[in-house]
Amino acid sequence: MQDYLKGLNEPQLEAVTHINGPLMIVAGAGSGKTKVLTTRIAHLMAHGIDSFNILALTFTNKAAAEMKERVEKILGNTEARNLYIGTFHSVFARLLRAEAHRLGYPANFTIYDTDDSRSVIKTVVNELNLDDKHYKPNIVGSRISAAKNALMTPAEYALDHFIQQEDMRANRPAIAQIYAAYASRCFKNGAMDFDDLLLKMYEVLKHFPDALHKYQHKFKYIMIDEYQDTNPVQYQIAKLLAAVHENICVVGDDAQSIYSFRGATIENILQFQKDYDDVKVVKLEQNYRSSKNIIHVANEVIRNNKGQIPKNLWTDNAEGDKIRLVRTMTDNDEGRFVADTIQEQKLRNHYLNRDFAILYRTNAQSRSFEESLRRMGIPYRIYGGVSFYQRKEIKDFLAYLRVIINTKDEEALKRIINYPVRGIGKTTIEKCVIIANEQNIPMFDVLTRAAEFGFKAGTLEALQNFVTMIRYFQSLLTEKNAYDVAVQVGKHTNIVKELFNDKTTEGLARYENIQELLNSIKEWIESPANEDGEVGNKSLGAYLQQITLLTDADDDKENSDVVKLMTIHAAKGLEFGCVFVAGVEESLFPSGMAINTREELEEERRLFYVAVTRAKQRLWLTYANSRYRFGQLVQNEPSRFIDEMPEQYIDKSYAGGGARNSTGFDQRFGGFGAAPARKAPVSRQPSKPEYLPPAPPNKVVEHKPSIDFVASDVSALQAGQEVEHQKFGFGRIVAIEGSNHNPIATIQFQLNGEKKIMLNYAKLRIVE
DNA sequence: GCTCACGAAATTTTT
DNA sequence: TTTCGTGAGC
Repeated sequence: MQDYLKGLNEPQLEAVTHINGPLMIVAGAGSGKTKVLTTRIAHLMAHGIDSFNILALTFTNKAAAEMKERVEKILGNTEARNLYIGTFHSVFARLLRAEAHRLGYPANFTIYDTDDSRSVIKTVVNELNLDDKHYKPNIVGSRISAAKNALMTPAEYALDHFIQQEDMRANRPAIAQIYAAYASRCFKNGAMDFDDLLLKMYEVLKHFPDALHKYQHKFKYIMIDEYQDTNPVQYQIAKLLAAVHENICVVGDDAQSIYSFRGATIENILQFQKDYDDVKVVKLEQNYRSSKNIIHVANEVIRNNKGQIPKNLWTDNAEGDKIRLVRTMTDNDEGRFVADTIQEQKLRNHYLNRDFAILYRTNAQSRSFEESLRRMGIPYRIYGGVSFYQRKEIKDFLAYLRVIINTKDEEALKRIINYPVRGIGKTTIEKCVIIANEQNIPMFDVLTRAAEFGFKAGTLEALQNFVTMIRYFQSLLTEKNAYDVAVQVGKHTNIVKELFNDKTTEGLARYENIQELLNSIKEWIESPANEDGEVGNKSLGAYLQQITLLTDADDDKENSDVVKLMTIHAAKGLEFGCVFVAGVEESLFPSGMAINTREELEEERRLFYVAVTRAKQRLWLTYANSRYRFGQLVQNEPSRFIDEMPEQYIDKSYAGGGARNSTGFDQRFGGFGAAPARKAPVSRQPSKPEYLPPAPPNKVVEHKPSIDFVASDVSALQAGQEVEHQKFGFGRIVAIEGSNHNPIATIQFQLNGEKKIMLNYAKLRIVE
């Protein structure tokens, strides 16, 4: 047996060694799904399948990167770089660069993120003389998105009886019209939104048999991760691509389907067996992640859902602690409880910051945790706020690059035409837009031909100067790389200088962000492969396309020792030693927006299932009697999901109803009936995604070495190992750097923070 | 064309 | 409570 097959359990082995024909892997939470996927890819290659013929699709860049890395590790060579591993969006964006011309798009089409897309909708709504208060971009946008994900064209949308009735009932009859206008505007701008990356890929395959043939024979082996989250477009694409060879392997867990609001249909996984003859089904039911108590609770709660794929998740792990249910008076008390408990657990059970995650239903809940953690000096990072690339100054700067690459990109053009100020005012811009619409030409062409349209001399000059500048940047493209062009943009437009001279705090931050952006472009240029593995294409166009598909979860500083705060959605696929699920209250979790139908409620329950199964050893569920929402105090009942958990796995001693004790809990957290403790008005710091407490002073918290302290041989020391230092105490290796002769370990000590230790001199005892 | 002040809306989840 | 957009005024 090959080495890489060792250590797989029986169903895992079965899945990995199935080579030809359709395969469905039902992978319970924590059942080694990624291991199976990556090992299977390695196995395919070991059996002579060319890496160029394998396609693996995921939902997040992170999952894709991890997969690629692990395959590379198993194989021990660079063959893995030829694999097509990436998110649906990034892989299709890459293919569309080569194919979009068939549909009339430029190869350098722009990718609109949600903000861009909403902004186009707003423009279009106004141009149609509709009220954008009533036709809110978000509402309209999600209708359009749903239509696209269901493969519905504007014409079909307008003719669909059910849809039209829905829109009439909501008093928004013009959405069909807006959809049509939006689609043609995006096309005119040479731009695709996120949904288009899927939809246009589908159209290419559907309408161009030679393209379909090409990719069917290129991707002889297809794997799809998180199949329960695929939507109809993704489903159809997969079906088309797999039609010839039928070597399609899907992996998923119907119990973790949590993206129906984004068009995902759980039916795809439930029906997979009917789509192909002779589907092999493998169930991975052994959980390697969590304690017995956690698994039991998760199983019991999810049982309340109907129509699942039958499965029995079990574990050999220890029974573990009971799940702790905690009730507090207010959301602030909830924050304080969590921060206190983290501190206590760190001391008592030797956890590091990074072993903790605080999970919540909505991003807005992060505030109370931020405040308490900061007050306790516990470093944390919030995932899923505004991504770096969505910040205004970054988007403004990128807009230049976008226009240089694609002058038809009107969204970008409007951002920069008068930034920095160059005397092209609102009136002029409006006039340009109107002319562009009348003549049906791109707005940039109005600028280049400004002389024809009777602008005043001063305005005309300003417009022409702008065009000249853009043309100059474009002329650099042939000989300069993306970074050099970006630097020129920063210089020539005066953006960098202007921000540099702005000495306010925000100005300083903006300046730093631009510098960071430039650095990241440079880094990208120098990296061997792009995110999705496209080697060699370092053009500015390629850079822009992949940048739009990045989220802030992707630039993960995996090694930093911080508590992680994120929504449950963002936590899918991750695991932590200790998990707090916060705000387990009716109307918050399950969300008040999602309790109107059985389907919605079941999705909330699956979300709860996902939350619970993130925990390895310890799990807390917290809820507050009252919390601030819209600045108003509201009272919530405990979540119905709490009632669905069997008592025997729950420790309710902090939940109010049970025996109360003398731990001081009541005083600290308000207990029953106490007036909601309004905290003294703390000067509110701007919410930053990351907080690192000031470096601890050089004062060392004394550590008494263990009685059996013997220095270990540290020559094979690796990141992740736990060690004891005679003076600094217990800690975990973060990284080993330095040369072979003089290795330096970065160690995160529990009591003394992060230190760099020279291994040639220090005496360390390896604990694990 | 920019700044300030006021009022209204916001909170479900995201590639 | 905070953020965002609008409109008046400079």
